[in-house]
Amino acid sequence: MSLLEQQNLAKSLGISLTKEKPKKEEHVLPPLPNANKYEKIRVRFAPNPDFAIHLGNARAAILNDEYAKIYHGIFILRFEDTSPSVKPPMLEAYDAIREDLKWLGVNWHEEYIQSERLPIYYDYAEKLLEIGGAYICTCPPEEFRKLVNSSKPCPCRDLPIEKQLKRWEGMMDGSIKKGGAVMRIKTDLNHPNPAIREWPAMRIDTKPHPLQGQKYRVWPLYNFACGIDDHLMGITHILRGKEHEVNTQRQIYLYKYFKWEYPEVIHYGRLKIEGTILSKSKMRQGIEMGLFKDWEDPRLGTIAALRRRGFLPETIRRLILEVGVKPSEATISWDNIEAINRKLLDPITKRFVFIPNPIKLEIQGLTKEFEARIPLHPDRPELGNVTYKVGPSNNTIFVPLRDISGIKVGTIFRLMNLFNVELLSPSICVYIGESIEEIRRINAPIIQWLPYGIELSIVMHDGSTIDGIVDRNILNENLPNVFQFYRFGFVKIYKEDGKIKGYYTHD
RNA sequence: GCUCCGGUCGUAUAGUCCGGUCAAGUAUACUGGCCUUUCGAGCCAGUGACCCGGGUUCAAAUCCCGGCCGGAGCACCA
Repeated sequence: MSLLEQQNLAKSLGISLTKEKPKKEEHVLPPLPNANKYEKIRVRFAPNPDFAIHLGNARAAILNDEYAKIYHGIFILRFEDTSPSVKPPMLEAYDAIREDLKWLGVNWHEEYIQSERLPIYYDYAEKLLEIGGAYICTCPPEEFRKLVNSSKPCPCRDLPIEKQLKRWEGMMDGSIKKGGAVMRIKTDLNHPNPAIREWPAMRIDTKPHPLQGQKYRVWPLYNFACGIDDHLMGITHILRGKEHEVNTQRQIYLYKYFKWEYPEVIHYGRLKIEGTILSKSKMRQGIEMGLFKDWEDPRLGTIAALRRRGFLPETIRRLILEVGVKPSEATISWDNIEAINRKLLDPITKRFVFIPNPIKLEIQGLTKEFEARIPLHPDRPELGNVTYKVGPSNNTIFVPLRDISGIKVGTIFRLMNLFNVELLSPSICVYIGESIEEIRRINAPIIQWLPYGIELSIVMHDGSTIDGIVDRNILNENLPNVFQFYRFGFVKIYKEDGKIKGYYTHD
């Protein structure tokens, strides 16, 4: 049925086709709890600069950014780099993260680096020791665990405050060696969850820090630094992954001692992408083992890799908003990400012809010159065309090996935007006419071709490459940029050392 | 093992708090058709889900209980 026929049928049935369709679901975030309780909403994104951020991290950044924008609040970027030896920060990661955030359209109003704030944590640690909210524990970890698992206090817990402060001094001045002592927060020894009992807040770490060198030997642990900072920075709402649920409970003890009010917390479930690694440590490991080139490797789920492959920041934001803040786990499929990106890319990308694995094809039977006009965008004629001439004296073109090898000798096919030919041998065809209707009627293939072009190597998702030739007019475009290659897919093109290089986006 | 948290089409999500308008909406994927000198986009149609079992109720995706399944945490990591 033609469109007109469909419309007529619809009319006769009393159905209106032009009636506005249900509006596309704009994914809107649920309101923040008790938002009106606070004068100014303050949220934070607190990455560990031990690697580039990936989609899972970006989720936290975008969610917080969205809320900051909705409520005209303040977004704080806080680098949590207080573990010199277990999660050693990478110097390049600080700027890489800033760059990724900017690219994602995340604006931050304040920025802090925890490793620059150690005196603050020391100050609160001492206060806590003075009011008896914490103690310095010198028990071997094994023994301590045994005690705490059976809800018993360790011998250090009830030592007098003077003794605690003395030990603290020992941690600070070096008379207690690494591993010799740790500051613990006094909690409820009978708390049903042993993981919450008597959690550690400060430990000795002597490994040089990329920003601080060996200036400090006592470092706060996550819950202490994070808990103190969230209060000091006036955070009103914390959005964090489910893996932090017990940390939230742990930190509440801290807030009770200092008589602070704990921020509102929203825990969301983990984010996975089918078939893609989203773990910083695994990605790091893979790079060390030589499996991946760097953190921009197309096989990884880092923001840098997605950017290099041609995903748009808007795609990532839409995806994150679609997934929302549910506490259940979500496994995102590439289909969905690509569909969002394709929809955004389609109207704005120019089309070019690319011939993967080009093979020469001679055209016989030409008596005049033909000019092919290939539009830069089929739906936007105002963008113009590129033109190629084919005639008796220039009758050799390149076609994709894959397409031509699928065509049997003696069958008819069409050279896109040019004319129809019949294959005489794997490398020779003959002109037989111009009718596109004829091709449609017999459902013959239409393949792209090029009389000449420039070499281009495209890196695919699995790290492999496809070589071919591309329309040289692409050199007149601003690079890097994403294009759609006819019958091939979207590709992001870069200029590297005078040559162009491509990264496959998706089909 | 212990402590938490979850389970709606293949995937993601709406609905769950405040039971009825949900014989469950949307996107994507898939199938068919239309359009089109791209195997892209667009348009039309179709297939497809409330984990299971009890209970409460006139009425349950929504409330209660049990089971099953899944996830997270149980670091001197973040």
